[in-house]
Amino acid sequence: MQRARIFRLESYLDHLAELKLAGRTTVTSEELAGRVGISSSRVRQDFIYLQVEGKPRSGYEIGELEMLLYSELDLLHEKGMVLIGCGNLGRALIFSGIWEHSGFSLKAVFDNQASVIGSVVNGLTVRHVRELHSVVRSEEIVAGCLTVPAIAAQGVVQMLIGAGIRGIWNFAPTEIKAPAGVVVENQRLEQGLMTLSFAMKETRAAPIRPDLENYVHDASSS
Amino acid sequence: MQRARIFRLESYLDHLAELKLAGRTTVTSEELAGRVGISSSRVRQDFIYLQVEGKPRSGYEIGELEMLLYSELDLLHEKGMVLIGCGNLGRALIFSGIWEHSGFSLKAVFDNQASVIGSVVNGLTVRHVRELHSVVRSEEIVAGCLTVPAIAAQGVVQMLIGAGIRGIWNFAPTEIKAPAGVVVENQRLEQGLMTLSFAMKETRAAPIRPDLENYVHDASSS
DNA sequence: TAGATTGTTAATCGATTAACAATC
DNA sequence: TAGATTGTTAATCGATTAACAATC
Repeated sequence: MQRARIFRLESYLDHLAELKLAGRTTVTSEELAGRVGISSSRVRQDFIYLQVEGKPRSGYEIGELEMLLYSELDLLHEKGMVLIGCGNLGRALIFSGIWEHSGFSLKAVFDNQASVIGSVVNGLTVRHVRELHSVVRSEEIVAGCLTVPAIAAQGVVQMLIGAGIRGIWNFAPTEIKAPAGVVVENQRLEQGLMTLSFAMKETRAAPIRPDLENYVHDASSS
Repeated sequence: MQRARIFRLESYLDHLAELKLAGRTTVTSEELAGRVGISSSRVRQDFIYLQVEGKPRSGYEIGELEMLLYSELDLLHEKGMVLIGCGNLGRALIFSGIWEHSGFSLKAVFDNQASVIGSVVNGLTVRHVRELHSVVRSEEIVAGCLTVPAIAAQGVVQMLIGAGIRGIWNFAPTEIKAPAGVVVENQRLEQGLMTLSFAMKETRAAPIRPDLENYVHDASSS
Protein backbone atom coordinates (compact mmCIF):
# COMPACT_ATOMS: atom_id res chain seq x y z
CA MET A 1 0.00 0.00 0.00
CA GLN A 2 1.75 3.10 -1.29
CA ARG A 3 -0.61 5.19 0.83
CA ALA A 4 0.82 3.62 3.98
CA ARG A 5 4.27 4.77 2.98
CA ILE A 6 3.11 8.36 2.47
CA PHE A 7 1.49 8.33 5.90
CA ARG A 8 4.77 7.15 7.39
CA LEU A 9 6.69 9.95 5.68
CA GLU A 10 4.19 12.49 7.01
CA SER A 11 4.46 10.98 10.44
CA TYR A 12 8.27 11.18 10.34
CA LEU A 13 7.98 14.89 9.52
CA ASP A 14 5.70 15.39 12.51
CA HIS A 15 8.09 13.76 14.94
CA LEU A 16 11.18 15.35 13.46
CA ALA A 17 9.64 18.78 14.00
CA GLU A 18 8.96 17.85 17.60
CA LEU A 19 12.50 16.59 18.14
CA LYS A 20 13.95 19.70 16.52
CA LEU A 21 11.86 21.84 18.84
CA ALA A 22 13.42 19.96 21.72
CA GLY A 23 16.83 21.01 20.46
CA ARG A 24 17.86 17.69 18.94
CA THR A 25 19.94 17.54 15.77
CA THR A 26 20.13 13.78 15.17
CA VAL A 27 17.84 10.82 15.68
CA THR A 28 18.31 7.05 15.45
CA SER A 29 16.04 4.77 13.45
CA GLU A 30 15.22 3.03 16.73
CA GLU A 31 13.92 6.18 18.42
CA LEU A 32 11.87 7.35 15.46
CA ALA A 33 10.46 3.84 15.01
CA GLY A 34 9.36 3.82 18.64
CA ARG A 35 7.53 7.10 18.23
CA VAL A 36 5.80 6.11 15.02
CA GLY A 37 5.05 2.59 16.19
CA ILE A 38 6.93 0.57 13.57
CA SER A 39 10.21 -1.34 13.43
CA SER A 40 13.56 0.37 13.08
CA SER A 41 14.32 -1.61 9.94
CA ARG A 42 11.19 -0.18 8.31
CA VAL A 43 12.49 3.29 9.09
CA ARG A 44 15.94 2.51 7.73
CA GLN A 45 14.48 1.09 4.54
CA ASP A 46 12.37 4.21 4.06
CA PHE A 47 15.46 6.35 4.55
CA ILE A 48 17.53 4.34 2.11
CA TYR A 49 14.82 5.03 -0.47
CA LEU A 50 15.19 8.75 0.30
CA GLN A 51 18.93 8.32 -0.25
CA VAL A 52 19.82 9.74 3.12
CA GLU A 53 22.78 8.22 4.94
CA GLY A 54 23.06 7.80 8.66
CA LYS A 55 26.05 7.23 10.85
CA PRO A 56 26.46 4.22 13.13
CA ARG A 57 26.23 5.43 16.78
CA SER A 58 24.74 8.85 16.11
CA GLY A 59 21.95 8.12 13.62
CA TYR A 60 20.49 10.51 11.06
CA GLU A 61 20.68 14.30 10.72
CA ILE A 62 17.24 15.73 11.48
CA GLY A 63 17.67 18.74 9.20
CA GLU A 64 18.79 16.59 6.29
CA LEU A 65 15.90 14.18 6.81
CA GLU A 66 13.38 17.02 6.87
CA MET A 67 14.75 18.44 3.63
CA LEU A 68 14.55 15.09 1.86
CA LEU A 69 11.06 14.37 3.18
CA TYR A 70 9.88 17.81 2.06
CA SER A 71 11.38 17.14 -1.31
CA GLU A 72 9.91 13.64 -1.63
CA LEU A 73 6.43 14.98 -0.80
CA ASP A 74 7.04 18.04 -2.99
CA LEU A 75 6.16 20.37 -0.13
CA LEU A 76 8.70 23.03 -1.03
CA HIS A 77 7.28 23.45 -4.51
CA GLU A 78 4.30 25.75 -3.88
CA LYS A 79 1.49 24.88 -6.23
CA GLY A 80 -1.35 27.35 -6.81
CA MET A 81 -4.72 26.25 -5.45
CA VAL A 82 -8.22 27.69 -5.50
CA LEU A 83 -11.01 26.93 -3.04
CA ILE A 84 -14.61 26.67 -4.13
CA GLY A 85 -17.39 26.89 -1.57
CA CYS A 86 -17.06 29.56 1.06
CA GLY A 87 -19.32 28.05 3.72
CA ASN A 88 -18.26 27.14 7.23
CA LEU A 89 -15.91 24.39 6.11
CA GLY A 90 -14.36 26.53 3.39
CA ARG A 91 -13.83 29.38 5.81
CA ALA A 92 -12.32 27.01 8.37
CA LEU A 93 -9.75 25.86 5.82
CA ILE A 94 -9.03 29.38 4.60
CA PHE A 95 -8.25 30.54 8.12
CA SER A 96 -6.39 27.39 9.15
CA GLY A 97 -2.65 27.01 9.36
CA ILE A 98 -2.55 23.91 7.16
CA TRP A 99 -1.25 25.77 4.12
CA GLU A 100 2.19 26.28 5.54
CA HIS A 101 4.65 23.69 4.22
CA SER A 102 1.74 21.93 2.52
CA GLY A 103 3.02 22.18 -1.03
CA PHE A 104 0.14 24.50 -1.92
CA SER A 105 -0.62 28.18 -1.77
CA LEU A 106 -4.24 29.32 -1.65
CA LYS A 107 -4.59 31.91 -4.39
CA ALA A 108 -8.33 32.56 -4.81
CA VAL A 109 -11.72 31.72 -3.33
CA PHE A 110 -15.04 31.23 -5.13
CA ASP A 111 -18.71 30.83 -4.32
CA ASN A 112 -22.01 31.33 -6.12
CA GLN A 113 -23.95 33.05 -3.32
CA ALA A 114 -24.41 36.77 -3.80
CA SER A 115 -24.36 37.20 -0.03
CA VAL A 116 -20.69 36.22 0.25
CA ILE A 117 -19.31 37.30 -3.12
CA GLY A 118 -17.13 40.36 -2.72
CA SER A 119 -16.51 39.77 0.97
CA VAL A 120 -12.92 39.35 2.11
CA VAL A 121 -11.93 36.17 3.93
CA ASN A 122 -8.47 36.17 5.47
CA GLY A 123 -7.27 38.58 2.83
CA LEU A 124 -8.89 36.81 -0.13
CA THR A 125 -11.85 38.35 -1.93
CA VAL A 126 -14.61 35.83 -2.64
CA ARG A 127 -15.32 35.76 -6.38
CA HIS A 128 -18.18 34.37 -8.41
CA VAL A 129 -17.54 30.87 -9.79
CA ARG A 130 -18.08 32.23 -13.28
CA GLU A 131 -14.63 33.79 -12.95
CA LEU A 132 -13.11 30.42 -12.05
CA HIS A 133 -11.90 29.54 -15.52
CA SER A 134 -10.09 32.76 -16.22
CA VAL A 135 -8.49 32.97 -12.78
CA VAL A 136 -7.20 29.40 -13.01
CA ARG A 137 -5.70 30.18 -16.40
CA SER A 138 -4.19 33.54 -15.57
CA GLU A 139 -2.81 32.66 -12.14
CA GLU A 140 -1.37 29.28 -13.07
CA ILE A 141 -3.57 27.39 -10.64
CA VAL A 142 -3.01 23.64 -10.68
CA ALA A 143 -5.32 22.38 -7.95
CA GLY A 144 -8.74 22.97 -6.44
CA CYS A 145 -10.18 22.48 -2.98
CA LEU A 146 -13.83 21.50 -3.11
CA THR A 147 -15.94 22.57 -0.13
CA VAL A 148 -19.30 22.76 -1.87
CA PRO A 149 -22.47 20.72 -1.18
CA ALA A 150 -22.45 17.19 -2.63
CA ILE A 151 -25.05 18.14 -5.23
CA ALA A 152 -22.80 20.83 -6.69
CA ALA A 153 -19.55 18.89 -6.55
CA GLN A 154 -19.43 17.19 -9.96
CA GLY A 155 -20.37 20.41 -11.76
CA VAL A 156 -17.50 22.28 -10.16
CA VAL A 157 -15.17 19.38 -10.93
CA GLN A 158 -16.08 19.76 -14.59
CA MET A 159 -15.26 23.47 -14.47
CA LEU A 160 -11.96 22.83 -12.74
CA ILE A 161 -10.91 20.19 -15.23
CA GLY A 162 -12.04 22.31 -18.13
CA ALA A 163 -9.77 25.03 -16.83
CA GLY A 164 -6.83 22.63 -16.76
CA ILE A 165 -6.49 21.75 -13.11
CA ARG A 166 -4.41 18.67 -12.19
CA GLY A 167 -5.47 17.87 -8.63
CA ILE A 168 -8.59 18.05 -6.48
CA TRP A 169 -8.91 17.98 -2.72
CA ASN A 170 -12.49 16.92 -2.25
CA PHE A 171 -14.48 17.55 0.93
CA ALA A 172 -17.89 17.01 -0.67
CA PRO A 173 -19.41 13.81 0.76
CA THR A 174 -19.78 12.15 -2.62
CA GLU A 175 -17.68 10.26 -5.12
CA ILE A 176 -16.55 12.55 -7.88
CA LYS A 177 -15.42 11.52 -11.32
CA ALA A 178 -12.28 12.83 -12.92
CA PRO A 179 -10.28 11.76 -15.96
CA ALA A 180 -7.06 9.82 -15.62
CA GLY A 181 -4.23 12.24 -15.01
CA VAL A 182 -6.21 14.32 -12.52
CA VAL A 183 -5.48 13.34 -8.94
CA VAL A 184 -8.40 13.25 -6.53
CA GLU A 185 -7.75 13.18 -2.79
CA ASN A 186 -10.97 12.59 -0.94
CA GLN A 187 -11.32 13.86 2.60
CA ARG A 188 -14.42 11.95 3.61
CA LEU A 189 -15.07 13.19 7.11
CA GLU A 190 -17.95 10.80 7.72
CA GLN A 191 -15.55 7.89 7.26
CA GLY A 192 -13.53 9.15 10.19
CA LEU A 193 -16.65 9.06 12.34
CA MET A 194 -17.52 5.54 11.21
CA THR A 195 -14.00 4.38 11.93
CA LEU A 196 -14.27 5.82 15.42
CA SER A 197 -17.59 4.07 15.87
CA PHE A 198 -16.07 0.73 14.91
CA ALA A 199 -13.00 1.22 17.07
CA MET A 200 -15.09 2.13 20.11
CA LYS A 201 -17.18 -0.99 19.65
CA GLU A 202 -14.02 -3.08 19.55
CA THR A 203 -12.65 -1.63 22.78
CA ARG A 204 -15.94 -1.27 24.60
CA ALA A 205 -15.01 -3.74 27.30
CA ALA A 206 -11.49 -2.48 27.94
CA PRO A 207 -10.90 -0.68 31.22
CA ILE A 208 -9.69 2.92 31.28
CA ARG A 209 -6.64 3.76 33.35
CA PRO A 210 -6.51 7.54 33.36
CA ASP A 211 -3.16 7.72 35.16
CA LEU A 212 -0.89 10.01 33.24
CA GLU A 213 1.81 7.33 33.07
CA ASN A 214 -0.41 5.28 30.85
CA TYR A 215 -0.77 8.02 28.32
CA VAL A 216 0.65 7.13 24.97
CA HIS A 217 1.14 8.94 21.74
CA ASP A 218 -1.64 7.82 19.49
CA ALA A 219 -0.45 7.66 15.93
CA SER A 220 -3.73 6.77 14.24
CA SER A 221 -4.66 9.19 11.56
CA SER A 222 -6.34 9.44 8.24
CA MET B 1 -3.87 -3.51 8.06
CA GLN B 2 -7.15 -3.55 9.92
CA ARG B 3 -7.70 0.06 8.88
CA ALA B 4 -7.77 -1.01 5.23
CA ARG B 5 -10.59 -3.42 5.99
CA ILE B 6 -12.66 -0.69 7.69
CA PHE B 7 -12.18 1.55 4.67
CA ARG B 8 -13.41 -1.27 2.43
CA LEU B 9 -16.50 -1.76 4.56
CA GLU B 10 -17.23 1.96 4.40
CA SER B 11 -16.71 1.92 0.68
CA TYR B 12 -19.11 -1.02 0.28
CA LEU B 13 -21.74 0.96 2.16
CA ASP B 14 -21.23 3.89 -0.19
CA HIS B 15 -21.70 1.82 -3.31
CA LEU B 16 -24.58 -0.20 -1.91
CA ALA B 17 -26.46 3.03 -1.22
CA GLU B 18 -25.84 4.09 -4.79
CA LEU B 19 -27.03 0.76 -6.19
CA LYS B 20 -30.10 0.84 -3.97
CA LEU B 21 -30.91 4.31 -5.25
CA ALA B 22 -30.77 2.89 -8.76
CA GLY B 23 -33.44 0.38 -7.77
CA ARG B 24 -31.20 -2.64 -7.43
CA THR B 25 -31.84 -5.29 -4.76
CA THR B 26 -28.89 -7.61 -5.29
CA VAL B 27 -25.25 -7.29 -6.29
CA THR B 28 -22.51 -9.76 -7.19
CA SER B 29 -19.07 -9.76 -5.62
CA GLU B 30 -17.69 -9.12 -9.09
CA GLU B 31 -19.66 -5.91 -9.63
CA LEU B 32 -18.93 -4.49 -6.18
CA ALA B 33 -15.26 -5.40 -6.56
CA GLY B 34 -15.14 -3.52 -9.85
CA ARG B 35 -16.60 -0.42 -8.25
CA VAL B 36 -14.31 -0.47 -5.24
CA GLY B 37 -11.26 -1.45 -7.25
CA ILE B 38 -10.38 -4.76 -5.59
CA SER B 39 -10.77 -8.44 -6.49
CA SER B 40 -14.05 -10.28 -6.16
CA SER B 41 -12.49 -12.84 -3.85
CA ARG B 42 -11.54 -10.06 -1.44
CA VAL B 43 -15.16 -8.98 -1.40
CA ARG B 44 -16.39 -12.52 -0.84
CA GLN B 45 -13.94 -13.05 2.00
CA ASP B 46 -15.08 -9.83 3.64
CA PHE B 47 -18.68 -10.99 3.33
CA ILE B 48 -17.95 -14.41 4.79
CA TYR B 49 -16.55 -12.61 7.82
CA LEU B 50 -19.82 -10.68 8.08
CA GLN B 51 -21.62 -14.02 7.94
CA VAL B 52 -23.76 -13.00 5.00
CA GLU B 53 -24.57 -15.67 2.43
CA GLY B 54 -24.93 -15.05 -1.26
CA LYS B 55 -26.58 -17.11 -3.93
CA PRO B 56 -24.77 -18.38 -7.03
CA ARG B 57 -26.12 -16.53 -10.09
CA SER B 58 -27.87 -13.70 -8.25
CA GLY B 59 -25.27 -12.60 -5.71
CA TYR B 60 -25.91 -10.87 -2.39
CA GLU B 61 -28.98 -9.05 -1.01
CA ILE B 62 -28.19 -5.36 -0.81
CA GLY B 63 -30.49 -4.73 2.13
CA GLU B 64 -29.02 -7.60 4.13
CA LEU B 65 -25.49 -6.46 3.35
CA GLU B 66 -26.24 -2.93 4.47
CA MET B 67 -27.70 -4.14 7.75
CA LEU B 68 -24.68 -6.31 8.50
CA LEU B 69 -22.23 -3.56 7.56
CA TYR B 70 -24.08 -1.08 9.78
CA SER B 71 -23.96 -3.61 12.56
CA GLU B 72 -20.26 -4.40 12.08
CA LEU B 73 -19.38 -0.69 12.19
CA ASP B 74 -21.85 -0.16 15.05
CA LEU B 75 -23.58 2.62 13.13
CA LEU B 76 -27.08 1.80 14.38
CA HIS B 77 -26.07 2.14 17.99
CA GLU B 78 -26.22 5.93 18.49
CA LYS B 79 -23.51 7.01 20.88
CA GLY B 80 -23.71 10.44 22.54
CA MET B 81 -21.05 12.90 21.44
CA VAL B 82 -20.09 16.43 22.42
CA LEU B 83 -18.19 18.93 20.29
CA ILE B 84 -15.68 21.34 21.77
CA GLY B 85 -14.60 24.39 19.81
CA CYS B 86 -17.28 26.30 18.03
CA GLY B 87 -15.15 28.03 15.41
CA ASN B 88 -15.57 27.70 11.67
CA LEU B 89 -14.63 24.03 11.61
CA GLY B 90 -16.84 23.19 14.56
CA ARG B 91 -19.78 24.99 12.99
CA ALA B 92 -19.16 23.25 9.68
CA LEU B 93 -19.39 19.88 11.40
CA ILE B 94 -22.44 20.85 13.46
CA PHE B 95 -24.35 21.87 10.34
CA SER B 96 -23.10 18.98 8.19
CA GLY B 97 -25.04 15.87 7.34
CA ILE B 98 -22.31 13.50 8.50
CA TRP B 99 -24.11 12.60 11.73
CA GLU B 100 -26.76 10.56 10.03
CA HIS B 101 -25.96 6.84 10.19
CA SER B 102 -22.61 7.71 11.72
CA GLY B 103 -23.05 5.82 14.97
CA PHE B 104 -23.05 9.10 16.88
CA SER B 105 -25.52 11.74 17.92
CA LEU B 106 -24.31 15.25 18.64
CA LYS B 107 -25.74 16.16 22.04
CA ALA B 108 -23.98 19.34 23.17
CA VAL B 109 -21.53 21.99 22.03
CA PHE B 110 -18.90 23.85 24.06
CA ASP B 111 -16.54 26.77 23.74
CA ASN B 112 -14.71 29.14 26.03
CA GLN B 113 -15.32 32.40 24.17
CA ALA B 114 -17.92 34.65 25.76
CA SER B 115 -18.85 35.90 22.31
CA VAL B 116 -20.31 32.55 21.23
CA ILE B 117 -21.47 31.07 24.52
CA GLY B 118 -25.24 31.12 24.70
CA SER B 119 -25.70 31.36 20.95
CA VAL B 120 -27.67 28.63 19.23
CA VAL B 121 -25.99 26.63 16.45
CA ASN B 122 -28.25 24.33 14.48
CA GLY B 123 -30.51 23.93 17.49
CA LEU B 124 -27.72 23.42 20.02
CA THR B 125 -26.90 26.07 22.59
CA VAL B 126 -23.17 26.71 22.95
CA ARG B 127 -22.15 26.18 26.58
CA HIS B 128 -19.06 27.10 28.53
CA VAL B 129 -16.46 24.34 28.76
CA ARG B 130 -16.71 24.48 32.52
CA GLU B 131 -20.04 22.68 32.14
CA LEU B 132 -18.40 19.91 30.11
CA HIS B 133 -17.89 17.48 32.96
CA SER B 134 -21.43 17.59 34.29
CA VAL B 135 -23.05 17.40 30.84
CA VAL B 136 -20.93 14.40 29.85
CA ARG B 137 -21.94 12.66 33.06
CA SER B 138 -25.62 13.50 33.02
CA GLU B 139 -26.27 12.94 29.33
CA GLU B 140 -24.30 9.70 29.02
CA ILE B 141 -21.85 11.12 26.52
CA VAL B 142 -19.19 8.63 25.41
CA ALA B 143 -17.24 10.56 22.79
CA GLY B 144 -15.91 14.03 22.05
CA CYS B 145 -15.18 15.89 18.83
CA LEU B 146 -12.21 18.21 19.20
CA THR B 147 -12.23 21.30 17.00
CA VAL B 148 -10.14 23.58 19.18
CA PRO B 149 -6.75 25.18 18.41
CA ALA B 150 -3.76 22.85 18.77
CA ILE B 151 -2.58 24.69 21.87
CA ALA B 152 -5.83 23.94 23.71
CA ALA B 153 -6.25 20.35 22.55
CA GLN B 154 -4.48 18.38 25.28
CA GLY B 155 -6.20 20.36 28.02
CA VAL B 156 -9.62 19.55 26.64
CA VAL B 157 -8.59 15.91 26.20
CA GLN B 158 -7.81 15.80 29.92
CA MET B 159 -11.26 17.17 30.74
CA LEU B 160 -12.96 14.70 28.43
CA ILE B 161 -11.10 11.74 29.88
CA GLY B 162 -11.70 12.96 33.40
CA ALA B 163 -15.40 13.01 32.62
CA GLY B 164 -15.27 9.40 31.43
CA ILE B 165 -15.30 9.70 27.68
CA ARG B 166 -14.21 6.64 25.61
CA GLY B 167 -13.48 8.06 22.17
CA ILE B 168 -12.07 11.25 20.66
CA TRP B 169 -12.40 12.54 17.11
CA ASN B 170 -9.49 14.93 16.90
CA PHE B 171 -9.28 17.75 14.34
CA ALA B 172 -6.60 19.69 16.20
CA PRO B 173 -3.38 19.59 14.16
CA THR B 174 -1.35 18.01 16.93
CA GLU B 175 -0.74 14.61 18.47
CA ILE B 176 -2.81 14.18 21.57
CA LYS B 177 -2.15 11.75 24.38
CA ALA B 178 -4.81 9.53 25.80
CA PRO B 179 -4.71 6.50 28.10
CA ALA B 180 -5.12 2.99 26.74
CA GLY B 181 -8.81 2.24 26.45
CA VAL B 182 -9.65 5.63 24.97
CA VAL B 183 -9.85 5.54 21.18
CA VAL B 184 -8.39 8.49 19.29
CA GLU B 185 -9.28 9.00 15.65
CA ASN B 186 -7.17 11.75 14.19
CA GLN B 187 -8.47 13.72 11.25
CA ARG B 188 -5.27 15.43 10.22
CA LEU B 189 -6.38 17.60 7.34
CA GLU B 190 -2.88 18.79 6.50
CA GLN B 191 -1.92 15.18 5.76
CA GLY B 192 -4.55 15.09 3.03
CA LEU B 193 -2.95 18.12 1.43
CA MET B 194 0.52 16.59 1.63
CA THR B 195 -0.75 13.39 0.10
CA LEU B 196 -2.24 15.37 -2.77
CA SER B 197 1.05 17.19 -3.20
CA PHE B 198 2.94 13.90 -3.46
CA ALA B 199 0.41 12.35 -5.83
CA MET B 200 0.49 15.36 -8.14
CA LYS B 201 4.27 15.22 -8.28
CA GLU B 202 4.08 11.54 -9.25
CA THR B 203 1.62 12.16 -12.10
CA ARG B 204 3.02 15.47 -13.25
CA ALA B 205 4.07 14.16 -16.63
CA ALA B 206 0.87 12.24 -17.39
CA PRO B 207 -1.36 13.68 -20.12
CA ILE B 208 -4.95 14.68 -19.34
CA ARG B 209 -7.70 13.33 -21.53
CA PRO B 210 -10.80 15.24 -20.47
CA ASP B 211 -13.20 13.19 -22.61
CA LEU B 212 -16.06 12.10 -20.42
CA GLU B 213 -15.54 8.47 -21.39
CA ASN B 214 -12.26 8.47 -19.58
CA TYR B 215 -13.82 9.54 -16.34
CA VAL B 216 -13.47 6.97 -13.66
CA HIS B 217 -14.73 6.65 -10.14
CA ASP B 218 -11.87 7.59 -7.94
CA ALA B 219 -11.94 5.55 -4.78
CA SER B 220 -9.05 7.18 -2.94
CA SER B 221 -10.06 8.46 0.43
CA SER B 222 -8.75 9.01 3.85
C1' DT C 1 39.11 0.14 21.24
C1' DA C 2 34.29 -1.25 22.25
C1' DG C 3 29.87 -1.11 21.18
C1' DA C 4 25.86 1.10 19.34
C1' DT C 5 23.72 1.72 15.07
C1' DT C 6 23.66 1.55 10.20
C1' DG C 7 22.86 -0.75 5.54
C1' DT C 8 21.12 -4.75 3.55
C1' DT C 9 19.69 -9.37 2.85
C1' DA C 10 16.88 -13.17 4.30
C1' DA C 11 12.77 -14.73 6.89
C1' DT C 12 8.27 -13.84 8.27
C1' DC C 13 3.91 -12.25 8.19
C1' DG C 14 -0.39 -10.82 6.47
C1' DA C 15 -3.19 -9.44 2.92
C1' DT C 16 -4.71 -10.11 -1.75
C1' DT C 17 -5.65 -12.77 -5.73
C1' DA C 18 -6.26 -17.09 -8.35
C1' DA C 19 -8.55 -21.15 -8.90
C1' DC C 20 -12.10 -24.39 -8.79
C1' DA C 21 -15.54 -27.60 -6.98
C1' DA C 22 -20.16 -26.82 -5.18
C1' DT C 23 -24.63 -24.92 -6.15
C1' DC C 24 -28.59 -22.17 -7.16
C1' DT D 1 -30.34 -28.23 -17.72
C1' DA D 2 -26.45 -24.89 -18.35
C1' DG D 3 -23.74 -21.66 -16.65
C1' DA D 4 -22.87 -17.81 -13.67
C1' DT D 5 -21.48 -17.06 -9.14
C1' DT D 6 -20.62 -18.48 -4.60
C1' DG D 7 -17.59 -20.42 -0.72
C1' DT D 8 -13.10 -21.73 0.29
C1' DT D 9 -8.48 -23.30 -0.17
C1' DA D 10 -4.01 -22.71 -2.23
C1' DA D 11 -0.75 -19.57 -4.53
C1' DT D 12 1.03 -15.12 -4.92
C1' DC D 13 2.36 -10.85 -3.73
C1' DG D 14 4.03 -7.13 -1.06
C1' DA D 15 5.12 -5.20 3.12
C1' DT D 16 7.24 -5.70 7.58
C1' DT D 17 10.48 -7.52 10.70
C1' DA D 18 14.65 -10.11 12.04
C1' DA D 19 19.31 -10.65 11.75
C1' DC D 20 23.97 -9.54 11.27
C1' DA D 21 28.26 -8.04 9.10
C1' DA D 22 30.12 -3.45 8.30
C1' DT D 23 31.43 0.82 10.43
C1' DC D 24 31.70 5.16 12.77
